[in-house]
Amino acid sequence: MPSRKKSPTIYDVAKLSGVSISTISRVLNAPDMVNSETHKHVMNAIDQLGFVPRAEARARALQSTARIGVLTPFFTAPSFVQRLRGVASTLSKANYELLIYPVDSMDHLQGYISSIPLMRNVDGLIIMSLSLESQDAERLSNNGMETVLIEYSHPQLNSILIDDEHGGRLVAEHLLGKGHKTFAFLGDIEPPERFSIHPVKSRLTGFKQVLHDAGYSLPKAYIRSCPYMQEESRQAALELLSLPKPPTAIFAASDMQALSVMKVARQLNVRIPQDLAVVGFDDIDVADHVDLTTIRQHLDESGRLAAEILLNRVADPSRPPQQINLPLTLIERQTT
Amino acid sequence: MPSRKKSPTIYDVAKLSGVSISTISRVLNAPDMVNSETHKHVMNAIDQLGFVPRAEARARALQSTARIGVLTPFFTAPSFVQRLRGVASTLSKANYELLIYPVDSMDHLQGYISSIPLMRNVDGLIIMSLSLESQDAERLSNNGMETVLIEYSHPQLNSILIDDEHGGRLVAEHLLGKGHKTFAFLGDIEPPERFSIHPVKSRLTGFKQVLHDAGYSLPKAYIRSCPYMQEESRQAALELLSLPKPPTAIFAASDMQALSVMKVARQLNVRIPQDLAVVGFDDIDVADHVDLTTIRQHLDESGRLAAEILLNRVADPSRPPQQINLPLTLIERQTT
DNA sequence: TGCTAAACTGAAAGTGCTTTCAAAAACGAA
DNA sequence: TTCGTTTTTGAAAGCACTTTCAGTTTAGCA
Repeated sequence: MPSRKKSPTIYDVAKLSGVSISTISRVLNAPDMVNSETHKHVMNAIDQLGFVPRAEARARALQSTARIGVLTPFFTAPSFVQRLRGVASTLSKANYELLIYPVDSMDHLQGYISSIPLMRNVDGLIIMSLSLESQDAERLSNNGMETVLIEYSHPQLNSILIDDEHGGRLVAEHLLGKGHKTFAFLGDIEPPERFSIHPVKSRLTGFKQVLHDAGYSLPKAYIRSCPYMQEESRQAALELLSLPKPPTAIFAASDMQALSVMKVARQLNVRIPQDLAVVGFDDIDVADHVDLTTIRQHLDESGRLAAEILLNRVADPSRPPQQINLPLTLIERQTT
Repeated sequence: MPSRKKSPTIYDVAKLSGVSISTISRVLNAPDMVNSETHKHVMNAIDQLGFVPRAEARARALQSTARIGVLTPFFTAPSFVQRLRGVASTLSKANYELLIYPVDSMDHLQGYISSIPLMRNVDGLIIMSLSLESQDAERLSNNGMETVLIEYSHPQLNSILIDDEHGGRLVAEHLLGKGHKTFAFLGDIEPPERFSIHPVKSRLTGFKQVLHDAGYSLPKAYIRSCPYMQEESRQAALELLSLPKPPTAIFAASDMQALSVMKVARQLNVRIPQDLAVVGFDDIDVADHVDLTTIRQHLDESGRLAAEILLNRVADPSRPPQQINLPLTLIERQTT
């Protein structure tokens, strides 16, 4: 029968070992301030009772939680997960806990933003690919909540950015180099871009610009805007490939969407790369598996970096906010 | 200039509104116990100060945290992430926070297991695909820490299982139906299976059994054990396809490994499915994208279910532990 | 042996909230 | 108006730790 006895507190240990609670606390938090005999005694009592300090209580007394929160949209998408992976590894090394706040809607985000900083249930916040109202950003900053933004920036907060336009340019140059003449673009550039910013427009801008400079155009019909979801991406890809004069190269604004393009191509018996070149963006794990040419944005690294910056700031809040720009590289594989 | 003033406490609100802290607390937690005039007053003060109760303090007084922890290995692998997605969606609906504990090693796991239940920093625990020492499981149970195990079971804890042998059988039957005669298996069946259990052996057992019953054998050389990592999987796939008499069908114990097989096949100009059939296991998101035939194990659903069971148990700890078995289905796509 | 400095320990205050208990206020009916 | 209810409210006791401060031991040395 599980003896649902409530777990022992520092008082129980104190009583058992015949010293005061402060000594117990010291044994745990500053072992060299206590006599080694006493130390041994106390440790015995601790072991005997199976005592472990209660986290919430400790956090309250300590005024710190050793916990970092991450706000992320589409907890579902591989690119976010890979970032998260970077964050997780750094945090776990530093013995911080990782709290995930999945954001499904603008309201959701608002709710989190307004309560988290004040609840003080985390020491710092990483906000991934979410656009932030200026006043919210200021609130975070004013409340002294250390924050790192990824793929978005605000003068008062740390941020990690990538040069999406440059990414678009890289793709165009690569495709041009391969001798392509008809291009298409597929990505989520719907006006509001909703709460989640996937800075797709900039990728398109860079792409278009280089194409334009080289004397090629990218007519409206060859730019398909569609949400990230699989269904929509496929539909868009299908329409692109059914054009009277189909493109010979498609730049998809994310690797997952590139996969959708590839799937449709397969169904249509369009050979890749012979009949159609496909380039993605992100370089998620599977990109390598399926030999997709793509723009590498060091997702893991960006997460790691974000966590490191945050931890530094938590340790020393006086540092000025940093704005970091991560380089982008084109990884050529078999789809171009 | 950010006025780094510490955020207001319940005492500040009390002072401003001229009532006692208990009244403030009541306004927040039991509004109908307080006069509507007072209520209005207090709310004004709260708004004016921008007061929000501090989470840790609340948790301490309330003896509950509204927070669920998830222990997961390979935070990296898509299959785990998809489970997590299910967990996250349920939790977020129920207003629970999600704490992730990435497990990289046996020590890591031990550390978590021994401190979490006693720290009481979560109300419940979901343990994914990790093997648990019997004494640890009992400790969790004895300490009254509500726990749901996924892909592992213990009589005193809730668990969600899948019938891996059956999955293996499904694959064999499917392949047999397609007329294949030479089979191979690729998966991580190294003896200790390390701390993370990916119950690959059972999949192999079921697979072998059906093959055997049908009069086919699966010689040692056609069973390649390799860790989950991409490099190793590719190497193994390469060796399999370089056998004097290469298999015409490969069953990979996970979708990601199946992708590795497909990649190698591509490099070797082995056509899929004409020259080689590939079947995976998991049905992760990308499986659909790359048209991989695989065994669907409802990853999202398993996560959702785990979270639901956990929440129920947290609400009513007297319920007996549940053991749930999730069905498996073969999803036929283009690789067979 | 006596003195001082160093090492150790305990009492108590602080952390920010919930909740119980009892007192005060308000209300109604007689 | 007065007494008995019912509704509101405040004081204070948790909750389980950390940490400061002051007091007590101990050790070292003359």
